[in-house]
Amino acid sequence: MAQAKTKRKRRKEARPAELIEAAFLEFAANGYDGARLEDVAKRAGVVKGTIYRYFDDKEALFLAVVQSRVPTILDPNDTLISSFPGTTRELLTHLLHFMYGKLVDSDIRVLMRIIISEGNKFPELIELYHREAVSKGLSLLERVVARGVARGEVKPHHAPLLHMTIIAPVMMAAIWRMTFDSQQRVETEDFIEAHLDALFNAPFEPGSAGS
Amino acid sequence: MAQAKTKRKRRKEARPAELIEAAFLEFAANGYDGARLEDVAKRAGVVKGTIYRYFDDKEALFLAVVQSRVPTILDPNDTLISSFPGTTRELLTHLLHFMYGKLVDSDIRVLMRIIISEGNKFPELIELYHREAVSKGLSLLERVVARGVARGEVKPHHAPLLHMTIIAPVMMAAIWRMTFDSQQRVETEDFIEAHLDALFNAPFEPGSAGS
DNA sequence: CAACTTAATGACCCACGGGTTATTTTCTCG
DNA sequence: CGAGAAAATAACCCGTGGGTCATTAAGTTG
Repeated sequence: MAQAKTKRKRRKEARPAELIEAAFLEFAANGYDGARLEDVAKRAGVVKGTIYRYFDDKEALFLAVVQSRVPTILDPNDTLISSFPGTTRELLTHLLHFMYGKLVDSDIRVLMRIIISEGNKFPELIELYHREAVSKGLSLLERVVARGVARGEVKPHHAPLLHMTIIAPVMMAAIWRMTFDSQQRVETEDFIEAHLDALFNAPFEPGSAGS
Repeated sequence: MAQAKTKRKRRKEARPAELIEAAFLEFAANGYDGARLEDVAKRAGVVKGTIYRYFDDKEALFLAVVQSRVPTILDPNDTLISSFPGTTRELLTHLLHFMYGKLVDSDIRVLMRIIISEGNKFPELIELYHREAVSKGLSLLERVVARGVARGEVKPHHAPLLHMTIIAPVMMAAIWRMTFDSQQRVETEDFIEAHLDALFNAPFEPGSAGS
């Protein structure tokens, strides 16, 4: 606390990224309305007014934050899948481990919370996230399923939305981690185990009646 | 628009419920921070100050709202399950249809959004919702699974969290409806179809490698 | 090194909404 | 039916935080 005030520095290049990083942490912790620009500035070692040199307003900063985080989610897998040698089970095990890591155990999961919380207010946010992340992720899973069918490892007459039921437990785990984990701790490993078990070990016998 | 101002009325009994209903709609539409007490009051045909005769502050009103909506989710099923005559497949089909109706197609789903959005700020909210809804729902599903094992319709060596993977697609459908449905419409019937298909038709062949 | 550009600052403005309070109006009950 | 209670109102207070702007100082350039 001895250091009274540091010299001001001009850093035109570095500021935006630093502000986005600081804003991400504030938005993640407090939501859109709850986040104060003054706190964002303080965290970035800067003063509130400086933000407005780089971003039009709070909303612009917010969108920049979301935009900056989206790509890391999917890109690494895109190359993997096209050349994967193993079975569908091996491929999905691989993919799911990666997705749990990204969406449940990293701070990317708060992006999901932000989209759910603030999507109402920012349609462009929904559009962006759907276009850049969701649709890509879904089509990736569709390719995995189609590949499985081709290899004779997935039944050809599955429901059209099968791929959606595949990621559902990942979403659930991410949301659980952000909500009820304090009441009832669930390890990611246990989520994954149950998930793979449900997919590949067919715990439910077909039974007699139709759907 | 001709009616200038209606007579004021004293309705000690009816007010709280009316305020809670109005507040639910405002919170659902705008989130906790976004909801204005003046709008809540207007919707309830009353003035802002009146709210404070019945609730200590905004937070108290908010908690009352959540509390009022929780019970309707599960109670109807509790009796059903203990005396259900059919197969596990029939029972789950029944239950899932009910849950999709409640959590996806009714306005109860916004409760989920509220918990996800505001849970950070209100730990008591998390505690309440977990105690009254989540833990009950999960144990209900656990009973269904145990019943299935007893009847020889569910494998006895399933993963401990199997019941969580069962509701995951319901959650996903609810969240989808509130977010990306505008970009990519998905009918509830299609969600249900895929869900039951994944559960009972074992679309993924066991394959060779372990998890 | 002096003139100039502009990043950065800090003090300021003000709309907004949660909460309060004095006053009015409705109801109740002796 | 009239006096006391309490429900409802309207006007007000004020902290908060997004956004602005004149001023300062760090770079830059000739």
